[in-house]
Amino acid sequence: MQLHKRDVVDMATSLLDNYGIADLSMRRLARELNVSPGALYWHFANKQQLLGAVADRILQPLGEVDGEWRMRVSATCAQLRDALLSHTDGAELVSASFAAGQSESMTAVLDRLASAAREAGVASGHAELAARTVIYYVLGFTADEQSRLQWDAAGADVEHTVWTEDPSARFTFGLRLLTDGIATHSDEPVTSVL
Amino acid sequence: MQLHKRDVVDMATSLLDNYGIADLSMRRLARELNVSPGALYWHFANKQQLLGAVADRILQPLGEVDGEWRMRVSATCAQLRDALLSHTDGAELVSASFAAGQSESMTAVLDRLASAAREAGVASGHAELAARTVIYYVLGFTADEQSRLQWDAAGADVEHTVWTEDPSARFTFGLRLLTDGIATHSDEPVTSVL
DNA sequence: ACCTGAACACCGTTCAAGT
DNA sequence: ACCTGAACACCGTTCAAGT
Repeated sequence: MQLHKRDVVDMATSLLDNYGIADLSMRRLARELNVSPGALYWHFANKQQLLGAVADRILQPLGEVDGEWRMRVSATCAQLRDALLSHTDGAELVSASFAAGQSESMTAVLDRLASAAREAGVASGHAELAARTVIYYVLGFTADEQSRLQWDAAGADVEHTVWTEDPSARFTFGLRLLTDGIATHSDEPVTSVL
Repeated sequence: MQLHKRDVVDMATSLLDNYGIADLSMRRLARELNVSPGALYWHFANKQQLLGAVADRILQPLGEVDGEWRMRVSATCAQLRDALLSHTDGAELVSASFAAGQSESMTAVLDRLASAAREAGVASGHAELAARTVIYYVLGFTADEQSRLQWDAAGADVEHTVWTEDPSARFTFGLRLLTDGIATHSDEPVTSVL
């Protein structure tokens, strides 16, 4: 039977979940699909592009949200973090794909956050930067959280400092730092910062 | 003559500057030093540790700064960005080493920023998170800036949108978002946000 | 103590040739 | 159109054996 892009991305995601990003190689993937390595290059130009497709698969659960801009930012970021934590090394993989500009879903997230920033009153020339700053935070925080989580699950007795307790609360706190900064930079007079 | 850690890090840095992180391999490094690949493993436990040493070399120009907390934050971040931009793929390499916890210099930067956050009035349980948020921003922004810069230098006519013009001003703007957020989260009453 | 040589177990990518 | 087979040019890491 023919090999379809879908099957490739499915298998890649399953390899990721079961063995992690280090074992997600083109050769291993081909072996698991019972095709030769070269076959993958008929469907994808290179590994980066394939990983971008996996990133978009991981981010499929994300959806539009509405409401006041602060709500939209925190809901979008919570969705993003949840999706990343649902797959082994999810944060690392999506970070790489975002940096390489290979994930359409991340572009969509960027647009949502930028529009929220504009609604908050940030000048449109600066709205994308504000959005990127939020994304850097979510990716950085979650990659960190996930590496500790996975180390822990792997049996290493990682130090349980203030860092490992209630990650969701810490995530929210860090995010508020950013949204408060955005509110302050509004061109409109600040109505209710606290 | 004997191989010293210093020589290895020197050569690794020169390979990085001349050919980029993709060509900085243990084997290539050994070849350039006229030793066998195995020799490197007498001096470094693995590649990650070696890259951590290169990261610390890149960050050597950073120094303590003093003054009001906002000043300390912006000076530290400016130093960091300058150091990263001084080496090919500097931001990518230092990001990876920071994530892997292999750079002592980044730990020092983290401490400096956390102490500034505490001085700003952030509760000490949250100061390190505030500091990490700032670092995620600097690393993310600079990695982005550098990849565009290097693409540009490589001859690709990258679109000159609002993104490529006056990166330093944009960097400062994003950083102010964060410092304003930190100021807002002070336990002390906000005295002068604007 | 420090290093070599050689091996082990892999990589990503290309491309003529097949069906 | 889609895939195989085989090659090209590499990787990181280990470790007995040498000096």
